[in-house]
Amino acid sequence: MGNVTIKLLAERLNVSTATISKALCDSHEISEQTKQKVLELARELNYIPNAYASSLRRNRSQTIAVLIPEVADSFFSLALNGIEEVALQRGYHTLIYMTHEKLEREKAILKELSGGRVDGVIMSVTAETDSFEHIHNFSRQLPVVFFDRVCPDLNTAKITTNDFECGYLATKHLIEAGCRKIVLLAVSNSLSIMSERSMGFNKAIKDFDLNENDCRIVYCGEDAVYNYQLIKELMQGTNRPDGILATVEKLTTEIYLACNHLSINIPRQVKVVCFSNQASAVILNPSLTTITQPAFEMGKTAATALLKALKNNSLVLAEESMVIPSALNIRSSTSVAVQTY
Amino acid sequence: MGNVTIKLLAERLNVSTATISKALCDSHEISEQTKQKVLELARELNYIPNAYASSLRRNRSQTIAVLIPEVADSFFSLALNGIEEVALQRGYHTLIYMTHEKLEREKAILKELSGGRVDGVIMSVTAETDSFEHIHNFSRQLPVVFFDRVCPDLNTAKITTNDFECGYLATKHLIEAGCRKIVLLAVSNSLSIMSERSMGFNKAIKDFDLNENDCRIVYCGEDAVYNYQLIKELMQGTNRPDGILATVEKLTTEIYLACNHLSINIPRQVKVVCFSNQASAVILNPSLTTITQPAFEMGKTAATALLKALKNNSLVLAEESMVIPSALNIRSSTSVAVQTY
DNA sequence: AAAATTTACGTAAACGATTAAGTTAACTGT
DNA sequence: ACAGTTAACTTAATCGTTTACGTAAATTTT
Repeated sequence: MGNVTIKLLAERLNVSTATISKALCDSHEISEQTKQKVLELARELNYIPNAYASSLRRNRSQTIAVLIPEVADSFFSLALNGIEEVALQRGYHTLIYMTHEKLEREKAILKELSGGRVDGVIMSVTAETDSFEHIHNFSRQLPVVFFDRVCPDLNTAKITTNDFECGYLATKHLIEAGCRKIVLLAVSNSLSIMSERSMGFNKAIKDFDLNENDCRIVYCGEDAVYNYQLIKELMQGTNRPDGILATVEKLTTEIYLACNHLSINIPRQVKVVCFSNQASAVILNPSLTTITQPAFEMGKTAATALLKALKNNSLVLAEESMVIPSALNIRSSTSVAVQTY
Repeated sequence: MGNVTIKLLAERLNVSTATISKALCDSHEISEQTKQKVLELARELNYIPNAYASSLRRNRSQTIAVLIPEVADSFFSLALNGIEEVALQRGYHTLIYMTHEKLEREKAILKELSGGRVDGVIMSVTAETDSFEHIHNFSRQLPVVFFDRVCPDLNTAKITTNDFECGYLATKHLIEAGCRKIVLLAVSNSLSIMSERSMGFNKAIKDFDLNENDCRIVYCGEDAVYNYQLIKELMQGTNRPDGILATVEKLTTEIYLACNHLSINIPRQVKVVCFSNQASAVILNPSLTTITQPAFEMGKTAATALLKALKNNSLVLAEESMVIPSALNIRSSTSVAVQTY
């Protein structure tokens, strides 16, 4: 559609395309006069640089990719928000890919991206990701920053939260609230965050001398109905827990529904803590005690680290790793005295 | 870093780059033998096409952009999910931009995108968008599909839900539950969805002969604290409403908190309906009556419409417009008999 | 068997921007 | 005044693919 290019500007002003190009990026080789003229004409004709021509030539796409398991989760939504904010502000574009917890998707996406479509990647691995060769290979070509769910044996920036401590703290909180039979609900045994949280959980169980047979880890799945059944069975079993520590936000609904259906009172009969960033935690009945992760901050930090590396043309940026602490928000779902709100 | 390109493949096989290129896209001009050889070598050397070279040459980026106000909202999250699903499946990439309800951002992003970075755009306008010239101009260059918040006077595909009816239905439901003083909480007076919902609201008020002075529209803002105060004042005012219809999900928290703080019982003293896709609606206290929009479906439909247009090189695709109905989920926040769950 | 067509390639010019290297002309210092 | 420098450009190659067009051999047609 006869787009206005650098060539057209050059013809109109009787200069070379080189001059236009340099004028547009404010090169010192160009006089102020010509710069003015170029800028003016560019504005007049509404010149917009062709991103692909530029990317091809400079081998820089000004684009980053974000790989997350899903977006229908407050944590990832907020993190994406943080990432996009920093990226846009620095003139970068953000490609979004959802792996839906499928390792195959992760592999396929990374492979395609290594063609040069992006300058770098920010990712949180899938729950299935138990081998890391594909990520290793990829990271030799392009900078990768991990957030939350990291790839352990890779020497790059990892933006995480204090999962171990939170696992410990949440468990300790449950114990101090009187729980003796605590179940940790997990979703994967390969995820870094899961093992961290579990280790914190286990340590608390030991430190406080709880019966290790009463305190176990139960693995949930991706399907809400399945999880609902699982939790119901758990709560109907012979050794019913009096404390639940859920490691993913989406289990909240299933826990509340299951307990409600079985007429098990939270927090009287079972106390609940959830790793969750849901705004609605505060208006649940009872309001939910949560570990809230600094999702937005983590996203911003990850993006900042990546863009810094891009600026410096460096691949490895392990020193940019950061642990941003989460917060334990104590609410009614773990209160000792019975109350509704 | 010495990437493997078509040129390299050509040298290795002693053919021209044209042959490689054609072989890779399975052209009939190339013999099966050579195709095999090319494919094999490509796999062996892990050839990945350079997206930008291809985009530049073909003037096609295989990329779409999604402009949404925010992602920390169940509706937009789910819609994005649907869009990305369709896009990925068809080999398209998805750029995400959040406007944060700022018209200026919307303008700036669209301007940059018109440089050719994407083949088309799927968007939901900001709450500030009250003039549409920038969108008009843009849509002359690239295909645009709207979802949810549409640009009224533009002849293109619009994927919406039955906002008018839902406004009517929700209001009717409140009236039938006994409400006589209903307030609609809005966030903008320019948004298509808001006017649709308000019109439905107003029609129901008229149809059922409610006092129009007792039933009004109150405009909320972007700030949660401000909204909380606003709702508290509303509930403390002389003419306290006995029914609230909230048009955006995020107001739920403020409504519940305000009522809780003022010890106003939902649903006994005030009944609440919310346009919301939050999964937690069902576990709130009381569980929340919602209008849930078919967010994921809308996203998928919007993406499908756009990709269809891209295939046909068409700009206008008004005939792809679609209205996918929302559902009214009646729960305890509007029940006549008092109950907690 | 000559002409026409098809098959299977190769040549080279794009796409639009960037940039190393070259070219003037003007200016600087001694 | 003359070598050396600087300012302000231009030329042309380049990024990696795609594709219109050219071509030679093989095949088919008549």
